[in-house]
Amino acid sequence: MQTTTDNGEALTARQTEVLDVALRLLVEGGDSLTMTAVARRASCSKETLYKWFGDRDGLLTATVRWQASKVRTGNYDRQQLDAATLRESLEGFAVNWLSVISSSTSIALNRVAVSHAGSGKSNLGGIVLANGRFAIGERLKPLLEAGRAAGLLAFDDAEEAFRTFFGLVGRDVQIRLLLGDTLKLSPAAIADDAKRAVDRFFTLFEAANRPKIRSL
Amino acid sequence: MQTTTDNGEALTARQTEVLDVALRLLVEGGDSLTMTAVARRASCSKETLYKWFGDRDGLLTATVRWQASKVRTGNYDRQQLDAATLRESLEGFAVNWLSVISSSTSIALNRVAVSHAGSGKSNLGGIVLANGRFAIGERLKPLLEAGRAAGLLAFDDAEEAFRTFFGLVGRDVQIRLLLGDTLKLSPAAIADDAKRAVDRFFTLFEAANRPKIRSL
DNA sequence: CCCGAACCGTAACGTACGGTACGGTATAGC
DNA sequence: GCTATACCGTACCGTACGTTACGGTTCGGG
Repeated sequence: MQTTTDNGEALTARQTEVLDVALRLLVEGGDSLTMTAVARRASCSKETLYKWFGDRDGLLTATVRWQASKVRTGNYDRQQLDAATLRESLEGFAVNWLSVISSSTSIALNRVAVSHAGSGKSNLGGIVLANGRFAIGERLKPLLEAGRAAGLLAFDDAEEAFRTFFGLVGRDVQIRLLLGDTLKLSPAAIADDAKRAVDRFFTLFEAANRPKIRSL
Repeated sequence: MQTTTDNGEALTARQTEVLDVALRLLVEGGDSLTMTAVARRASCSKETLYKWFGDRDGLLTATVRWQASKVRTGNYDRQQLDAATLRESLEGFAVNWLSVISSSTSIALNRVAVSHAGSGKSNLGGIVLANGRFAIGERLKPLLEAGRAAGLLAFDDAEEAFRTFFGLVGRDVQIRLLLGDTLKLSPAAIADDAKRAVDRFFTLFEAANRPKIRSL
């Protein structure tokens, strides 16, 4: 079996098995991912690890890409869009995003990526950004623009509107979790937060609420 | 000379000198802060470092606290509050917060704190949270409540309102910077962003805009 | 059946760094 | 002047971990 990612790499089933072990170690505690630990837990030799991934950074990079390839979801391209489906889609995005950033996997991955971004070596931060913040932006902006085309939303710059949506949804959640705050987000709480965020987004960007010319 | 912090520790001038060196090393690159490097750059012996700070974690903790003690600012307690001064104060908070989180010092500190939060050891994440996210919350909430008391703002929960403000101001800035995105925030851009964030906050929470009872 | 490729397990190497020890120097108190 | 304290500089120790090397096993192709 071959699992192909969008990076031109082809991963065998055995290799993805190893990467899942690496992922699990990452979640268990940032620095518990040692080459020896991965080899032992995956029942493979270190020689094989180095053959497949080059060095520790290569393994880390492959692990991050592997996780990214797992959470990638299809783009939304709706044919007809009314207020209800737009709202529903936005809430879907918000729920999904909150679920992702509050998952232990995402937290662990972001932590290691943040650490590496400080050390300059490799580019884990860039990979995480590309598959997180920027990926969701590229998927959401077409929806926002469709909403504008349908006369439901009003904004000048889709990027700007998206960043505001991002802030309304995420608020302080990600930084608190990354810094170790024990913040429990139940599915119900996530649903509530998502709904409230979308409400506020509509308050700010609903076409009817577009700020009128102030004079008169 | 003695610089006292609110932690009961008293730091001599020489000690703060050492901590500034540690801070500089932290900014230069996450893992370049080794005990040997600090000792050499600060022209002090490692023995002294261990005597003063116990171990590496102690030095790191002292460094984080030291930086925190430098950025701490007074609380706002206004006597009379009108719409203009409220807006001005909120913009001040926003500008200050954006300036802090986009500073290289804050980025470096948050990176090391995030790393340590993953490893369980020490409590750098908690310290950074207490002096960042939570400190600003405690300073801002009285202002929001004063705004509500003055009939300028409408919200049920000050914490909730603050978290929304936090999201509107910070958006994706902090996570992007932590992950290594080269995001330049000029003072002018910060001022613009702050103003826009406060505008949106007022759109959401201005007393006149409070959602009326839907029935009728 | 034989060969080579791929892989496992383990041992070994090199190094970087946290932590300790120690000799040398200055300064303060007596 | 004398001793104690605090400190600098450097050498040293132990360890953890990345990386390499190697012997043994399995398996597919000729």
